[in-house]
Amino acid sequence: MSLNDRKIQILQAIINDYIETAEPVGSRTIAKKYNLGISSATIRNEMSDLEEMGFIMQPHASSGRIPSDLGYRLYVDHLMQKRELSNEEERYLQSLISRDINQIDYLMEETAKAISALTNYTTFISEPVGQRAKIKQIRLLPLDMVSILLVIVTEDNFMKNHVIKLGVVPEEERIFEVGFYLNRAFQGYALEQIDQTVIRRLQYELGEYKGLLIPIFKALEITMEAAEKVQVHMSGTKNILAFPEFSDISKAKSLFQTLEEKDVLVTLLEESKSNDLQILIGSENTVQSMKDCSVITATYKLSDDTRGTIGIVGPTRMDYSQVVSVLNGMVQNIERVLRNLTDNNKDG
Amino acid sequence: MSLNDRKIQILQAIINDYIETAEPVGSRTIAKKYNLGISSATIRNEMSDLEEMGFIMQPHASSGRIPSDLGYRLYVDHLMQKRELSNEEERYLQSLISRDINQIDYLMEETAKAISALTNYTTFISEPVGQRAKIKQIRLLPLDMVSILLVIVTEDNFMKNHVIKLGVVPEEERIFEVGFYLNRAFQGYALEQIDQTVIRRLQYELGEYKGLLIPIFKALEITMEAAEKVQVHMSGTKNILAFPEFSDISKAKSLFQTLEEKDVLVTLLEESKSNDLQILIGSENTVQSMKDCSVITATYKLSDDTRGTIGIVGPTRMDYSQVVSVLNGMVQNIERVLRNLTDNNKDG
DNA sequence: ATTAGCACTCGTAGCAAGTGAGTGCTAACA
DNA sequence: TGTTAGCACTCACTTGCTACGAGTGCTAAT
Repeated sequence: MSLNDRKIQILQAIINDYIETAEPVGSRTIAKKYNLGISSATIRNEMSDLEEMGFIMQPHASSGRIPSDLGYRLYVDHLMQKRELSNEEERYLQSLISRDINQIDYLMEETAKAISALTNYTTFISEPVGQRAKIKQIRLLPLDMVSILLVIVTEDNFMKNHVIKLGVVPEEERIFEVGFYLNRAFQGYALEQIDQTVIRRLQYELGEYKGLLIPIFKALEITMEAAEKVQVHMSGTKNILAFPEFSDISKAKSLFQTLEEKDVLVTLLEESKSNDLQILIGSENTVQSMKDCSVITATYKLSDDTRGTIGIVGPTRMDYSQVVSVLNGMVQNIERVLRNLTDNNKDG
Repeated sequence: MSLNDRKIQILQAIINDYIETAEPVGSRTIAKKYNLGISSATIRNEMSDLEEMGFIMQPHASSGRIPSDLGYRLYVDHLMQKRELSNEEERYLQSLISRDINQIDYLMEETAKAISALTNYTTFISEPVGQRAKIKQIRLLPLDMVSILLVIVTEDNFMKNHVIKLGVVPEEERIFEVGFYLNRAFQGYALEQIDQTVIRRLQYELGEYKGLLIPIFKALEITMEAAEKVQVHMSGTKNILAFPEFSDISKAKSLFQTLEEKDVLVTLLEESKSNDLQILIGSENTVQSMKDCSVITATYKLSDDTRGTIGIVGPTRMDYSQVVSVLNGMVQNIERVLRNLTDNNKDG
């Protein structure tokens, strides 16, 4: 029993129809709707074979067939054809590009919204995270009567400000001077590289201001941690409720629960970071509540090791072809916008 | 026909029972469960009166009664007794206080999570926003070979950094010098207060660096806009699905839709900012998809005009008493943590 | 004023019959 | 030998019916 052309045509018909209608597909439907030039009886025989091979299955004894995870896998790997973006979709993407986006988190938010609006699936996206952060600038500024401002910038332009409260604030000139020393000492180093020798030298050079080192190291820690923390944005969770496969509230609820746990999403996105495009179908997912879903992820790159990932969750009966084309378009889009953005303006 | 003591007892019984069970309450249930010393027939007569007065209603002809929005209103305004927080709840709040929280958004996130975990209702919370922002500090720092860093801090310590790309970066000393001029010129002013005279003087003083003024004004605009933008955090949306009143998926969906639109939430929170505690029951809500819900909001204050709001959405059959006590506890908590936080460290 | 009793209402659970979409099998056909 | 028509069978789903029970409103007795 081999997977001949006709079987593949039939499988394709079943998958297309099922993606569209969410109803089990019978032999007669295929005979009528898809002109394969064979009768429903023949289709029945072929379907019986396809079922034996594991590509389709029956939800109950006398019903039509639905694709199995294996069937979708075959479809995704070999049958699915690349779809071009429709005019409407193209316009949507364009409108996003042309708008004046000047902040990463805003870009992420808008991208997630656009994708979930286009596809009707739940979308989540992680901000680009690069290699282990090195210090590019560390500066002190006067702030007010009781505190000074510490600005820390990493090599990849992630930055964070910290207010350091002091009993007595030195005069402006002294603040800048101390800041200058600090910058000389820290510039170019990762936090781990700063050893006792450096610290001792600093303590000496700072003199009466060496007490500053404690809050400064704390601020550095916080900054570096934040620089390496993956931020996730999500949109379109409500769409889940529109799919008949989640009309069972308890199923919907457990998926919602999972989506509310950012850790799970971060892990999911991080794991797929090495692939440009990854499709996990039903049981291929490791998270229990997603065993009935498919997850498609696409990775965008800012540089070779600065990457982020977009993910989409939907029922296994998902319009894979559409999602893949939208994701591809969006990756290009996001890479372009990000390249502009990081060249001009980046803050965290 | 007056609202005598007995009627009130019966109404209270109906509301308590309905909040607990979500089932219409019959006269016999009340007679058995709540020892009011009267028979079910008497209760029936009183219920008939209560219905006529509009405090309760029947979902269909021969069923028990459920409270109407008016009934809940009476309950909330006059009958509900303040509940003390349970030990468990107290512990939850304490655990939040004691943890080392150093960022506003993290505090918001955690607070929302805690409240939704304690109450099982969906929680959203807005970050504290103060009066129209004045500039406290505006400074320039060297960043790298092609850009300098502009740091803007408002009076209430909201801050934002901007990268300004230049063809040729001046030497460090000149950057600080120009920054000094800028700071002198802008300090203490709101963006609107800066008029042509000031700008002309600046152009003169900056000399060859007057081209900087364009990106600086753009950065100022972005910063001030962001300073005044209300950030909303949300948690526990999934809980909605657990309530029988949302077992109708389409209802749940429309509520989800609303909750995904931040604008609506912001408006809602902003509108209730002037009240310490506000309860909107069912039809009292202006948003259509919330006409079946109750929304309770509590406002926390950092200073007289720096405020934020916590909101809770649930079915009208909500445990008002619990929610109010949790919110009260949380407002105190959040005010304490925020006071510490803004004294020591604040960034945006 | 209160209550016991009773007829009445109405949503819901359970059951039986009918319907239709779909299958598998067999025998005839090209 | 592959294809197809025909047929019996399966099974979810709908419809209509009945029985049940929780609950009400009304009336008459206390």
